Amino acid sequence: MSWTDERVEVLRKMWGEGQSASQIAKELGGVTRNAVIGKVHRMGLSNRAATAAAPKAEPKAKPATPSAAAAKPKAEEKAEAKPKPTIKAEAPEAAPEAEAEAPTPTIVPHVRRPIIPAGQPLPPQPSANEISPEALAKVSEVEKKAKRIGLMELTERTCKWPIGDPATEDFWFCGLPVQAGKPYCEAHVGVAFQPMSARRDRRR
DNA sequence: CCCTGATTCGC
DNA sequence: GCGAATCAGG
Repeated sequence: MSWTDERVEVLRKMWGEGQSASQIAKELGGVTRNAVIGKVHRMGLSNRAATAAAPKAEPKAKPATPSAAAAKPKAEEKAEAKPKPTIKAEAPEAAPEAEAEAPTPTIVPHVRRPIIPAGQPLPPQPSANEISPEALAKVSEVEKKAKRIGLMELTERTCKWPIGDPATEDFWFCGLPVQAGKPYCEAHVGVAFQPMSARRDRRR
C-alpha cells in the first residue's frame, strides 16, 4: 500500500480528530500504526495533546544532529502549539443510543469512538431493573475480584462497568477482560444488555 | 500486559 | 519516502 492522496486525507482527518495511530492504521488497512506514525511525522503534523508522551526535550543519548534541535535564528516562527485557539463547533452529536436491543445476530462492524465522552452514559445499574438473579449474583461475585482499575486504565478490552459511587473514592471500573467486542466482561454484559428477549419470554 | 506516540535507520 | 524495530511513557 502506498500513501495515495485519499489515504493521506483520511490520515489527516483522523489524526486531526485525535484518533490514535493504531485506529487510523486499522481504518486504512494495509499499514501498521508505525507506518501511520511515521507518515504523520514526515508530514509535519505531529504531536498535539496526544496521550501522555509529549514532554520530549530529547533527553535521548543520541542527539546526532544537534543542529536540528538548535534554535531557529528566524524569529517568531509559527506558534505551533496553541493552547486553545478557538472552540471548534464540532458536531457534539450525542448519538441517541436507542438501541433497545437488536434481535438480529448482526455484529456491529466497529463503532470506533474517538474518545470517551465526558458525560458518557454509563450503563444502568441493575438496581431498578428486573434482571435474572443469577446474573446479579454473578456480578456481585465478579465485582469482588474485579481489577478495580481507574479511568485511565480503560482500554478496548477492559470491562468498563463502573462500580461504586463516582463521587467518592469508592469508585472504580471492573477492568476484567471484555467479551469479544463488548464493552464489558461476560458477567456485566449479562446485566448490561439483556433487554426483553430474556425477560419477555419468561415474563408471560 | 495493554496501550500510546517518538525516533532511528536500513531499505 | 517508507516503516519495522526500538524506545519511552501511561
